[in-house]
Amino acid sequence: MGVFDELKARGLIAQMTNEEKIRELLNHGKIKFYIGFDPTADSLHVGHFVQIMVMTHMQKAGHVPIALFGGGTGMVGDPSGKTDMRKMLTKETIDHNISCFQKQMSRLIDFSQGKAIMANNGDWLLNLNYIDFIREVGVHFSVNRMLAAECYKQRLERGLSFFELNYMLMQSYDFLELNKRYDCVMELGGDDQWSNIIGGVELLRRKEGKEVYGMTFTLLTTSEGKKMGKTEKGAVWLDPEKTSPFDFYQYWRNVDDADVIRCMKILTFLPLEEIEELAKLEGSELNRAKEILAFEVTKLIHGEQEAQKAQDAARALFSGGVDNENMPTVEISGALFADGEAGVLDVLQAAKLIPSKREGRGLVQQGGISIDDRKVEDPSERISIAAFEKGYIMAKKGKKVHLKIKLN
RNA sequence: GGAGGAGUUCCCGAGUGGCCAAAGGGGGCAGACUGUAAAUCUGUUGCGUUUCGCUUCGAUGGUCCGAAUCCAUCCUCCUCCA
Repeated sequence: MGVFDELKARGLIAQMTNEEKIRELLNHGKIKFYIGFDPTADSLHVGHFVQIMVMTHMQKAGHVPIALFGGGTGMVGDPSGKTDMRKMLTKETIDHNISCFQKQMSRLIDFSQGKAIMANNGDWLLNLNYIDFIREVGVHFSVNRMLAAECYKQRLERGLSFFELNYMLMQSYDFLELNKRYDCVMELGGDDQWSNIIGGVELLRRKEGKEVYGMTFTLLTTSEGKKMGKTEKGAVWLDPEKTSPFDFYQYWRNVDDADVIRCMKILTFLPLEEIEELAKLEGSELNRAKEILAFEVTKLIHGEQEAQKAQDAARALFSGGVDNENMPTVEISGALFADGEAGVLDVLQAAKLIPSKREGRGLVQQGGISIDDRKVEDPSERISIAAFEKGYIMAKKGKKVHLKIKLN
């Protein structure tokens, strides 16, 4: 199966400029293509991961991915599909974020021997001459058409500054520049990038008379259309310091029934036939599929060893096993136990299992807190230091949040 | 530049002198039911030494026994006009 058909079968492709031509190019040619990443945070998140999967699929088929980092575009911020202007980032933050992105990305994609390329649009955007730029690039853009674009719809109601309107030109110019430098002929991106991608394709046609291509892939959303990879605590990060492998694993372990198969197709390299088999599972059987999904995705990001640890810990916690080697662990100060004992709420707060004692009290009253498998009944209960004889205590909030607490 | 309008707790949004830690909804968290799912129902959702105290309604100052609510100044945003 050609890589185009593979991507399509996995449900990754959303829109493209010229299906026949692109199918031909991807299945039988060897091209260079690019995907842009704006450095809005100091770690990649799950949304980026979809793009990385696509890059990997393409790379395996012999194409050369160019990962373009937004050292220039990050100075502005993409208004597409956003309701508000993004906070402006300083040059220092952007550079720092880019180096974080690069580090993570080089673990996920093979950049050796020209198999993939990293570029930074700051190299050409930051020193542009304003007049030259609007004369050479700006003339090719129609403000009327830009404003009609779906992605600015919300912004036209709430306000769109000229500053941000420039974003599309900058991204389009990137394509032009990458075409010159690397002979890049295709731009990929999330479906929210469609307008920006078209901008680049049209710029190349108008300015250079070249035919280049654009393709977007589906955004990772739940069956209800909500963006995936976001939790109440923020994004699901690829950086283990920001989202631990255990939490990462659990995120996928807990996806909605309706989303498992789609996630598998998009986020793992499991063969489609195997996924189709799993798709036949029903009801509680689906838990098996969820376990596989969680394991596979965690393995891709954090490596097989971490994935195994996360899986062992999860199984132990939820199926009553004994192995708590790999449980999420936190150390708290032994000073709390100066009198030989300490209040439960103080301990839990120190372990960051509860944000405030007030909330902790509420949880205890509803029966949501257990220590060492015994439900805490009274918020004023005290824990004796003797409870730590085995070296730790296990605290549980609700059914899913387990924490091993040690003293230091 | 001119004329109006708005800024409320995580979000939306009610509140126009004491009954306001602030309605309602969303979201979150927890309980029940389950399959570590969804849906549903229930509770909870500023902080604390919790029948009470403290901090909070854009910012700062003021009036008042008492202010999210009134006054002044400032900041930010929106609409219309230019």
